[in-house]
Amino acid sequence: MIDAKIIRDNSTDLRQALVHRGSDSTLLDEFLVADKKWREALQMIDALKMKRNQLTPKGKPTPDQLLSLKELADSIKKEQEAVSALEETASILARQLPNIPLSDVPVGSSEDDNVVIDTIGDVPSFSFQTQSHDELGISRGILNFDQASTLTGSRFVVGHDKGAQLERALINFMLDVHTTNHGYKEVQVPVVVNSQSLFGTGQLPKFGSDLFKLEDTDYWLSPTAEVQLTNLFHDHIFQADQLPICVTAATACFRKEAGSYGKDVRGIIRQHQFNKVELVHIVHPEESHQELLKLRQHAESILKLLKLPYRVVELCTADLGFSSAKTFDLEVWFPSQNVYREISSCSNFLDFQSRRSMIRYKQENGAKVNYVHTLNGSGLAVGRTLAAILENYQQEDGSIIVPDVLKNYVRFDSL
RNA sequence: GGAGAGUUGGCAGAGUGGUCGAAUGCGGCGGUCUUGAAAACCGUUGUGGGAGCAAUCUCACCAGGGGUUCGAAUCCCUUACUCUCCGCCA
Repeated sequence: MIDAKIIRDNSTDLRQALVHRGSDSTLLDEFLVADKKWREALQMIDALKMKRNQLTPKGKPTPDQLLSLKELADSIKKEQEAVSALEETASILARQLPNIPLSDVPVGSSEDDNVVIDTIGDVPSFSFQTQSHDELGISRGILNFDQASTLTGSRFVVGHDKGAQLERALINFMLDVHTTNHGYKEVQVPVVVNSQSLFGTGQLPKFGSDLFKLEDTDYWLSPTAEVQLTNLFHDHIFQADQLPICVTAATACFRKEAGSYGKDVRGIIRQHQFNKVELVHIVHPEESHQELLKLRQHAESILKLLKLPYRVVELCTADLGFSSAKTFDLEVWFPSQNVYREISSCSNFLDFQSRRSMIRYKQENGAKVNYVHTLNGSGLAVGRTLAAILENYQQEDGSIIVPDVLKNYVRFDSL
């Protein structure tokens, strides 16, 4: 959520930002009108309330006073309805405005305008015909899509034997690296969250159709632990010296993937349920630019340790997520498709989420309270990591070598 | 699932429908004292919205939402959460 004052004072810049994002700027214009009306009505009703407060006696009012107070109460009641309606209108509009991209974010009109920042690791060359991860997974007996579709439906998978163990090993490995090398605090969180939490990180109100909702409740299956880890601090005021906070969690994530029919139907790249290790930073506003680079390095280190070739892409304005002001995607190499595919997304949200979720800090000297900045990134998407390992470490005989760093975690060298 | 009790500021904890944004304690901040610190003492200390260049003025907020009333932290309804007892259960 953008501060209403900032919207009012910087409407020109904002309109430009919306254009760069490819979003509709009529939303902004509607907000400005509604906001103006609301403030005018607010001043009127505040004056009425002041009058009432002044007229209200300390004890029992006289019949005369009672009469004028009753009149006043009537007009306040009537006016209040109008004010509340206007406020609601303005705030519905404000909540739908996306974050403003930072000024150094490349301007673009589609994902084709994203900028490759860095390419790391050598793409493996194979002397044989490579298989896709799902072909490998099925032939090795470690991925079973038929069972999953019987159990549940499409876009689910059952992992078996060494595949299941490797997935578990990956989770442990990632969490160990982040807690031991990068100083994260590990937390166990529910995968079911309420509407307020989803609003806090920006999934609601606009993107409810991408989420699974539990019937007859206000509960949803969380699409990413970003929601849980950030809203852990909902309505909290930190002391400045408690920042930064770095937390991580491995959770199952759930997404409807509505509108992606026909996309990535094979394999485990796009599932309704997948495991992900998430990283969240809660930081002082002045630190967030630095922190984004740190966060990205933390995510990158997993790919480096696994010796998977990848590249870093900075998203252009058009491809930026709703809540984000700046995002780096990490894309891992998939030999069978001959492309890099997203495996992590690291974003700086500035105070966009902290305003929605009321996460603040108390400044050092003064008693001033201010919004923190929040950042998050995948460190990494576990299913996609498993898929990337299958493809990049495949051998001519269809077996797969276990990456060195995982050998301490599993009791086998190949699968 | 059934019965009951709660939810008040950073925390703990008072609060007969009007003078309550709210006692008191702790914590925080400033000061006195001290070579320095501790202790003691004195003072100060919530958040959000709106108007204004500003000083400042003003409105709202006692879990969320609704209601009664001229007036609600206080009464009523409702939702969420917490606790106790019973039942069930990994």
